[in-house]
Amino acid sequence: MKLQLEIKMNEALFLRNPQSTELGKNILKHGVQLIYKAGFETFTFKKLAEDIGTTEAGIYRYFENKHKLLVYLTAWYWGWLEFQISFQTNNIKDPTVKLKMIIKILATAVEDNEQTSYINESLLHQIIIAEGSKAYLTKQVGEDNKQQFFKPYKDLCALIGNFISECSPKYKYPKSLASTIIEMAHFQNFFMNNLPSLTDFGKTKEESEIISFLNDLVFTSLKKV
Amino acid sequence: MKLQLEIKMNEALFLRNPQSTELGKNILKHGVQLIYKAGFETFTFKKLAEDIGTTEAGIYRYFENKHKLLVYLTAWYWGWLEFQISFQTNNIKDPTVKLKMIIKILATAVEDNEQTSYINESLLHQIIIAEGSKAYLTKQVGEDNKQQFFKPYKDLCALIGNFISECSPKYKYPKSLASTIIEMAHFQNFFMNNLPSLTDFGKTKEESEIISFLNDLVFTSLKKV
DNA sequence: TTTAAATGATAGTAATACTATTATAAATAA
DNA sequence: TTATTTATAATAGTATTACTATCATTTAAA
Repeated sequence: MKLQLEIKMNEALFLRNPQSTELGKNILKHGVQLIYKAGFETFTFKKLAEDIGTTEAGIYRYFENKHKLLVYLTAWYWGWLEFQISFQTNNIKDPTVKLKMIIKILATAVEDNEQTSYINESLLHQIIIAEGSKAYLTKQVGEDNKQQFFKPYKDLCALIGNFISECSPKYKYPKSLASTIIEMAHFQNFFMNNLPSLTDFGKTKEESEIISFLNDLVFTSLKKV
Repeated sequence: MKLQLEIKMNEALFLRNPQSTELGKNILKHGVQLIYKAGFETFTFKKLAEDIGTTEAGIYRYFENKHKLLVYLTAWYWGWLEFQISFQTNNIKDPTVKLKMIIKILATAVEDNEQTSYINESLLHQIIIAEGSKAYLTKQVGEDNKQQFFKPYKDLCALIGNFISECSPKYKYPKSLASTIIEMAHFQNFFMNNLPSLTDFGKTKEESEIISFLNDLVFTSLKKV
């Protein structure tokens, strides 16, 4: 069985639904590849068009500009990740075990799953690490937030916050701790690979160490309450 | 006494030392104001030139491009912050008290100090919160790092990491915890003001709560060891 | 089979991100 | 003091980016 996972996206993120046509899917697919390869700053719709074998104007029919495409991809990623989490932690009852599992999922490079979709989740994961915060670190963050562009991210954060509260009902900062572990799962990874002296994992470059660090951070915070 | 604090900057960050001339100082001063106001993405050297009353070419004599200017400003900020920290924690012996003080300095909006320099530290602090990570979240991070552009950041991180180790010699992740509190001092502030549901401080929007959160995070992590 | 929807091809514009040149003013050294 | 370096101003010009518009053609749905 080949199940095509289609994540329902906020309609204000695109002009024409890229998941509904061939060209649209190509924009997502090659968009991920090119942003990964070139970096978001040097990525342009012109280059993407050349990659796909279409024209610049063709891309503009789907996305207003490259910022919207980035926001789209990040929203897709967080939606996909929440699905992964709910799927993989489905039968786990103990909130502590659940939280540990979530930390592991957050900090682990995903293996791509060619069947699942036209989006290479493994590359997208790398994009989120390196470019993800640029989706909200802008002057338009307020506007974008009003339009609910960051809902998937906020939903995931709320979900994790709830598990934290389940583990430790008296802990005072569940949401901030949730956003901290999400961000740090990515930042520590980026630092480990690019500015290793900012971490304690510079030599081994092992994801498992990031997981240990985050587990320590979270569970000492929760145990003492 | 009006002491002019001149932070020694990495020479590869500029073409001509902006601290050495009037125009240079104006570039820094108005640069901070304009990046703060317009955001880094919409900031251009042309607009900056208009603001100052000089020409675009004039700015290019000092900085190769706007990315270098951003990296310059972030480096300046971290250098300045390390000075602030060493100054303000000078006579404190107890590493726990020292660490608490550092967290407070990291998370507190600075009051501008008109005398100290042509750079408005208060605005710069806001810029670092909203744009700071863009200095290293690029494809050139490896190159830039080789040229030591991030040394002030890494030095500060090492300093804080050392205090962490002093507090708790057996704690396993001093550097990662240091980079975590530095980043979170800023990100939680950004979230609090722009995506409040990602934090527990959305209602009050009080810096003091971020400080409490970070203190809790750090000192529960350290105490149990 | 008609009609609509999606794409391709082409053109064009304003702004961005630079580089180059030449003139002039201000500071400094001989 | 003049000579000379150094900094700045004024102007021009280019390649690329970030779009918008138009019209013909192919593909798919009614």
